[in-house]
Amino acid sequence: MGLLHPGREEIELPRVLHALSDPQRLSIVRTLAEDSCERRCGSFGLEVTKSTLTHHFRVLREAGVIDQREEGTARLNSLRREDLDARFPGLLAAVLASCALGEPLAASAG
Amino acid sequence: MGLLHPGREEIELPRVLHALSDPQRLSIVRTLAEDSCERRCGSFGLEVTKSTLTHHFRVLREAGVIDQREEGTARLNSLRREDLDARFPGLLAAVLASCALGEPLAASAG
DNA sequence: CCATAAATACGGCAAACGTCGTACAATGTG
DNA sequence: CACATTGTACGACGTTTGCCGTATTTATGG
Repeated sequence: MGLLHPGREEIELPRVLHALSDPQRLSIVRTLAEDSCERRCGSFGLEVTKSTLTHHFRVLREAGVIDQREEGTARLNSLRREDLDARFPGLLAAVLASCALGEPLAASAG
Repeated sequence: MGLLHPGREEIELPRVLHALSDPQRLSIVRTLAEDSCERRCGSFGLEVTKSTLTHHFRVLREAGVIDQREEGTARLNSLRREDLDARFPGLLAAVLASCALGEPLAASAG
């Protein structure tokens, strides 16, 4: 299975904004941004089903916000920070700074 | 009719991101940002129906992105730049800079 | 081989979205 | 007054969204 990721130049602003416009996905991105290491899909402390989680991760990946790579049975997620910064300078930082002022992050067990 | 605008502190990030995630609305915001004066709803050169236009302006207004005030039969739109900057510093600038690199603005007759 | 763990795929469902058409209200202008 | 201008209200439509449950895939461990 391909794990389709858009190339850097294919990342589109409306799609990124839409991907970030959901609280669950925003929480995922915040968690990924906090400690810049790869995380399994199940380690984000979100209170939704695994199927729903899969859906959100796909939206983020297809928008170009996150990178997913397979390792064993797990799927490791990381933020595409460089690509996003290159394409939309300052956007990610502004979003992260903005939601840092809002509700706290979900209890995400490491 | 009330013309409901959220107060500055009521503006929510996911809602703003969602409002900006539509190409038509993004075009509206870009146009408003280019020359910081008030514009009528019909003056944005968008190729959608008036009803659709009304819908998009309402989404932007209720998200706290634009201000609308009535004057005669017209409705004058302006960007809530200060409120957005106060609440989400750098966000608007990043979005505007990002889409400036993309497709050009619709032909918006003054 | 069997069981467990991590995540997907598929299908379904209610709600929201973007769009439109028609009808309507409010304000000018002849 | 009649008429054009500007925009809303309402209802409709097809699509997408976010969510779930169940079945399935793909490794890892006994």
